[in-house]
Amino acid sequence: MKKITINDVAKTAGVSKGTVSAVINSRSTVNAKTREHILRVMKNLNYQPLGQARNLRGQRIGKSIGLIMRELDNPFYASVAVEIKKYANSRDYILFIASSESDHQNEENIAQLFSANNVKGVIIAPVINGTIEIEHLFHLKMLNYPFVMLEEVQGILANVVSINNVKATSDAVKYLIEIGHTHILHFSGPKFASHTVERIKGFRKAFSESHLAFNDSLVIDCGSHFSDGYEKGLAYFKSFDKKQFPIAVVCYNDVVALGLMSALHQLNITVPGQVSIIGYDDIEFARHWSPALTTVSTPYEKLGRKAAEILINNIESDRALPIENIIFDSKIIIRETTRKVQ
Amino acid sequence: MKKITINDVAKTAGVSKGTVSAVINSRSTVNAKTREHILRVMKNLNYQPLGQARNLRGQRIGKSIGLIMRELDNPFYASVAVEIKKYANSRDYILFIASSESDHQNEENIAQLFSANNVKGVIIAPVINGTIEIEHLFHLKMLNYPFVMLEEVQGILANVVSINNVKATSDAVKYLIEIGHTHILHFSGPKFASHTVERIKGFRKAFSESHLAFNDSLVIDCGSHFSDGYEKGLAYFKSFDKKQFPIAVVCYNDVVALGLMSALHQLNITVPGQVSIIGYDDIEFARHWSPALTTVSTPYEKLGRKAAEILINNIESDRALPIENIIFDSKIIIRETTRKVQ
DNA sequence: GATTAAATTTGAACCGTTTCAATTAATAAA
DNA sequence: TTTATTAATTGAAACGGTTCAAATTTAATC
Repeated sequence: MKKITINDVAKTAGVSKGTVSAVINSRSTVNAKTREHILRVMKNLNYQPLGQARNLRGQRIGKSIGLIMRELDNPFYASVAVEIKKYANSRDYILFIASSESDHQNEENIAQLFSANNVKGVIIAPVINGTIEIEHLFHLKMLNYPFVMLEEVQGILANVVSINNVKATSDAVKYLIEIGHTHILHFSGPKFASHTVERIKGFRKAFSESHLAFNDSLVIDCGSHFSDGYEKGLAYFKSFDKKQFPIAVVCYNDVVALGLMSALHQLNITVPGQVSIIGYDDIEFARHWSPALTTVSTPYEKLGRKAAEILINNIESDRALPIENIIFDSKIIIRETTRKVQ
Repeated sequence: MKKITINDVAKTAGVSKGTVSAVINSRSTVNAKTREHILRVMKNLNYQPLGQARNLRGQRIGKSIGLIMRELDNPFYASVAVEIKKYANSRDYILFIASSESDHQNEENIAQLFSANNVKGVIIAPVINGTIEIEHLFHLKMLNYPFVMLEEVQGILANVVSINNVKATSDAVKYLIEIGHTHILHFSGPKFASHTVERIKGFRKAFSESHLAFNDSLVIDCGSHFSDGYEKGLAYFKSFDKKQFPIAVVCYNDVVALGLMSALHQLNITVPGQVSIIGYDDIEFARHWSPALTTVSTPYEKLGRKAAEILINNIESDRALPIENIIFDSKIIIRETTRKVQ
């Protein structure tokens, strides 16, 4: 079925397309009777004006930027998204959000769709799996399409605004060592995210810089959701030898930590009595949970703001701006889920 | 500064625009040396191909739909969004999400931006304030632009997929009455949302259908965030006469309920000992909180799925489909924050 | 060097609208 | 009835790309 165009409407209605266009744009110069007639024809033909063509000539439509998240329900990036939106709005841009579902092909399709549809630039939380695919990023570069990444990607020089996962995780572990812990685990995040990789790296780093011996079994594959923390926690501690307490767990993020706590509660294991826990993100619930969660606070406001700022500056600049690579530090917020040992 | 077009690039590079186009589209027919040269010129001129124009001719680019939320951090709509996305993806559509910030003008701008930028249709959580503005919705109708609303709007006949807030809230109150409560409050939601209005209506309805007398002071303006529940809860119960317990509170949503519980905890008021609490949404945290929250479970999966289904069916239909108005029922999940009185 | 095949490049037509000067129709004034 | 105004409508020229048959170059073969 061929697409109905303004020409079909004009022909059917027996008028010129200029007049149809005037109706579409609610211009007052068209006679009431003519307008009604054309409107009726439009309805009958189920005519849908093609937005792209409408814009082509008179380009005075609002500005927008895009954000590609890996998943919609990641609390950290949700907070970042809110900040990006705020800043974008303050500069008169609308933010469109899409999710790649941690899939490379999706990320590419979305980026293309954005660039092909008048979205002026894009902020990407890149999917990173074994086979790093960055062709589409090179393609964006070729098109001089402005973009900023929220995590570094090996092999491409582009704007990056990120957080120092390695240092923060390492600091968390060192803090646990300081207060006397010797048995420390890491419940790690979803594969395909550099945050996961970097936090594991930071975890190991702390060991290598202290007297503790690292061991692969100290890193438990977990995920990023409450249910991940809950289930992996249940599985891990169900038949755990209580003699091994106290133990400490550095979690990938806060919801995992809360899920883990929920599992421990069910197993009658006390926090921080037997298990100390540290989260990551400092989500709102972290401080209200009981016991209140010790966690790593990430500067998501700064992160989102800066990413949006760099992007929009690039969009509005006539010439190419120098590439930026900005890393924000996080800091530990000590609350009630960690305690001094011995 | 005039926008650089493909013509400028072609002229500067001394080739035809067909060749430049071939480079932009990574076609292999162009000689390596020529490609390099054109690429260099593109970079120098900071040329950005205009997506809209690219699509106009060869329209084989992916399909997308839009979602306009009122706020990015509303947990209920966030869940709905995830479902919409899932369904959309299953039919090969990408979902773009934007937030109106409960502002009419934004809602209008975003809808326009979507329709003008090749997004095939839109799902709207409409902003509803005193001066209902629906001109832009009529405009969408005139353009035969497919859209579905997640809440009913007075004055316009359009596809609606929603939940039965009135009945659910009324049921919640009746349940409280059944288990012996006589002093029941409502912490109500953000203005400008029909959910708020409808839940208040349902709250009143339960009174009028029972022996209890309604009183305006039973409805406390609250909001939709944890901090709203916390602050309003603190303010309300700080100097509350303990003789008036037991009391029950029907909250606008779960996070408000959790915020309220947090405040009560701080005031040493017990739940459900002195105060019974009912939330709305059944977010993941509701069942894991302690005590676990009694709440109204909303069928957000069905809601999101159905809205997306209707939208995409409309998009892919040659003719106009009949307008649908679907209301899903919610049901109460009884957990630990409500108790029998006397 | 001539011929043929393969690789590149060109340029005009086209995509579906908007725009706006020019034309035509309708109405008012003389 | 003419003429001057005003209201409506027309239609051709953009808009910034893509397409693809035809023309031109380059390379390969004899």
